[in-house]
Amino acid sequence: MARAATTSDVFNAIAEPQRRELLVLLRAGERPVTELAQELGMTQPGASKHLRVLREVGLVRDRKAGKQRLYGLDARGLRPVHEWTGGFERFWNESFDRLDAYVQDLKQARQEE
Amino acid sequence: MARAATTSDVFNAIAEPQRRELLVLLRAGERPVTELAQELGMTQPGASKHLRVLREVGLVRDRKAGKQRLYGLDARGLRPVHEWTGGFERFWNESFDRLDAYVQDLKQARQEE
DNA sequence: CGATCATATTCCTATATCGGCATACGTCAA
DNA sequence: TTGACGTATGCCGATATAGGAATATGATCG
Repeated sequence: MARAATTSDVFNAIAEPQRRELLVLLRAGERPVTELAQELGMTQPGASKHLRVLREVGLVRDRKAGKQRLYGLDARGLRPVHEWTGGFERFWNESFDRLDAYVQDLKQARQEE
Repeated sequence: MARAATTSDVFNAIAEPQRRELLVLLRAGERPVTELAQELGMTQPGASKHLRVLREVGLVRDRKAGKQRLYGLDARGLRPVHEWTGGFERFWNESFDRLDAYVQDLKQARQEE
C-alpha cells in the first residue's frame, strides 16, 4: 500500500509545509490564488493544487468574486489536531524522572482511546 | 519531487493513523514491540517500522531490557504541533465571511449562559 | 555452541504524491 | 465575438511511501 491520500484527513493535509504556510497566510483574510502564490513564491498551478487539497479536507473555502476566486480559512478542522496533541500536554511538561508517577495514574484509566 | 519524507518532521510522522495509535498507547507507559503490535492488530515488522519513524523524529525513545526493547513516549515534539494549531484557535468558530461579528456573538452568548 | 525468543532490516509491489509545463476553463470588457 | 485575465486541470517524471514475506540481527539460556 502507498501512503494515505493527503485528502484523507486533516493530519495528512497539513503534513505539507507549503499548505501550512497557505493556512497561516489566510488568517489575514480572504485572498485570490495568484496573490497567495506570489507571496509564498510558488507557481499559480502549485498554489491551486494545494488549495484544492485544503478545500477537500474542509480547511479552506472558496468564493467567486468576479474573475477571481477568493480563498478563505475555515480552521474548524484544526481543532481535532489541537486537541489530539493536547492529550500529550502533561508529558511534555514533566521531566522523565517523574513520568513513572503519571504512568501509574494512567494505567488505571487506560480505556480512554 | 515527491512528498517530503515522514522522517523529516513531526507533522509528517503523525500523519499516519497507526503511528498516532502507537503514541496514544505509549502514554500508558513503556512497552515492547510485540505487545504494541498485538494490541493494535499490526504485524511485528509493521510496528517496528512505524516505531522507527517515530524514533527518528524524536517522538519515541527506546531502551534495552534484556531480550526486549522497550519503547517509551517522548512527547515534547508534539508541542510545536499543538502550538501551531493553537494559532488558529480564534478562527475555529468563525463564520466564514463575518468573523468579527460572529466572535462578538459568541462572547456575548457565553456570558449569558 | 546451539536453540529460542524479540526485534530489525531487506526486498518487493502498488500507489500517492509534488512540482513543472502546457493547456483548458471561466469570467469580464470592449 | 474576441481578447485578456484569473484559475483549474491534465500529463509527466521522480520519489517516498505502507504493507507483506522472508530473512537477518541480537540477546538469553541450557
